[in-house]
Amino acid sequence: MHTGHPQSRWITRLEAVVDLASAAREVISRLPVAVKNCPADFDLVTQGETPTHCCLLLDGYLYRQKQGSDGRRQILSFYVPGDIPDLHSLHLGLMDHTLTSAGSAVVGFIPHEALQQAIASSPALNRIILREMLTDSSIAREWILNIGTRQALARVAHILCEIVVRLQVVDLARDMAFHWPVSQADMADACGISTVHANRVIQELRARNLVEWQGRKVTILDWNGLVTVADFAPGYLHLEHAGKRPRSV
Amino acid sequence: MHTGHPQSRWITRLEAVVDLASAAREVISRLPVAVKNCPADFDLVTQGETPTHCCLLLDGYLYRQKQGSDGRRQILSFYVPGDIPDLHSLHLGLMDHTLTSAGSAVVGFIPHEALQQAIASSPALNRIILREMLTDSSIAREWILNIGTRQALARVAHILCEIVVRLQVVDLARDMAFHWPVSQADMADACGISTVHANRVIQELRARNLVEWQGRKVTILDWNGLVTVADFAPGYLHLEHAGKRPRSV
DNA sequence: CGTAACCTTGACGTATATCAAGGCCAGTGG
DNA sequence: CCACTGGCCTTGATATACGTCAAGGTTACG
Repeated sequence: MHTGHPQSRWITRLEAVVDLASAAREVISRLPVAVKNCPADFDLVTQGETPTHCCLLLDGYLYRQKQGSDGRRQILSFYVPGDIPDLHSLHLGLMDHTLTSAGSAVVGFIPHEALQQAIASSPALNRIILREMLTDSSIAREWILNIGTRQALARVAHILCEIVVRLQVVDLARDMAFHWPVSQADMADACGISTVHANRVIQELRARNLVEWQGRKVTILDWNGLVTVADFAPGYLHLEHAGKRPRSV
Repeated sequence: MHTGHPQSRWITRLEAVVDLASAAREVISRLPVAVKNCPADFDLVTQGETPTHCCLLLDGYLYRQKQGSDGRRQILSFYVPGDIPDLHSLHLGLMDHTLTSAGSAVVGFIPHEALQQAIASSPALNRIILREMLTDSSIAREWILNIGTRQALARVAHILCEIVVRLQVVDLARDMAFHWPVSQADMADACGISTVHANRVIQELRARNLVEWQGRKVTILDWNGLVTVADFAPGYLHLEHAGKRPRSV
């Protein structure tokens, strides 16, 4: 699946978001990264733990989840290759949620210590990491808006829009098609709706010729239509630096 | 309303959350703070702006809000005295949401430049600020769980629990009573429910003798009962350092 | 070829939205 | 001091998006 230098995916992503000084690129590529293959539905970090490393996602998808005491699960965000979903563990000891793989994934583990040192030695890297953490929290805010104000159809559409744009940054959604090993039940938990309703909503998206969704492959058939249904505005992703935008179909 | 050194409120709060080195306390108390009174419903920072200062809330409440294109408003979080809701503006230029006062408030403006310098000169302050930003994003994640998985009654109860705990950190909720200038319509927009339903839910909380809510004053009558209804677990607030916990009634 | 995970469908129930009206209170102007 | 006003809360009637239950169908995989 993923070949070559493990941090190259992260660098690709960063170059789309920030002006990556070659010095910072140096520092990043010298980080020790232990690559590991994860099976599907594997918990990389669990709520209540105190991690000692960060996870750089190299291939596949991860998601954050959190459960209330009644057992209902909420998915809090998805991650695409190039993301480091648990940067916050550098500063907040206890994990307040669980990080899980959606489908099988390839993850690079970077020890906190090494990352801390790299950050201390490179103000540019420090700024980059801050931006990454803050963008993550901006995405969480949009997720609140999504669940709090939009109907189920728009919620599902919105998540699809977000994923496509984020995948395009790392060039994983050519022709608006992408691998998506996330079940309808997972989508339901991400949107705060029931599995049955998620299914009906997805069928509606298909019926409107907005998306094709077969097995684990999703294709956006009508980007503008989907954006309209989703009420999607990509500003919250803070990609302004790159100017990379999804291509219309 | 608020008297004395403007940053003393922040220091009070920080002492409840981190082990505040006296050096950091020094740095903080030397920050230039321009104090300003805000009327109710005043937008301190608006979506799309590029702020040049941060807002230290000294008295009253602020909240973040964001609107979809259909005009439906979502409140993303509330802030209590001692909070700095827009620390992220130090690193993300464009505001992706609006910051508004709930009731009249007293705010101290700190120029980005001064704050950046202080952070650069004090690694302790740097860690503190990071913790503050990351706690904010942990709160956002719990907000997602709240809206995504819980029924309206629990949603409202949960927000009340969170506010009480956060107020107690700065000693503003003695005897489980606090000033709460947030209308039922605002609560509705915070919970992702309609105003009418918010009203009915609040009446239900009253009927169960969990809270008293008259005008702009809220009193928790049965903390344990409210926590149960809300499915509230304060870990996500990351107050572990203080050991400050709400007193039961 | 069997089994389990996942998707799909229908019938029915309910939490919550919407609409519309009325009530209460605080502040304002005469 | 009283009528007036606007904001907020309250209430009832009705509508609907979505949940739940239960069963059957499909697909992937060993």
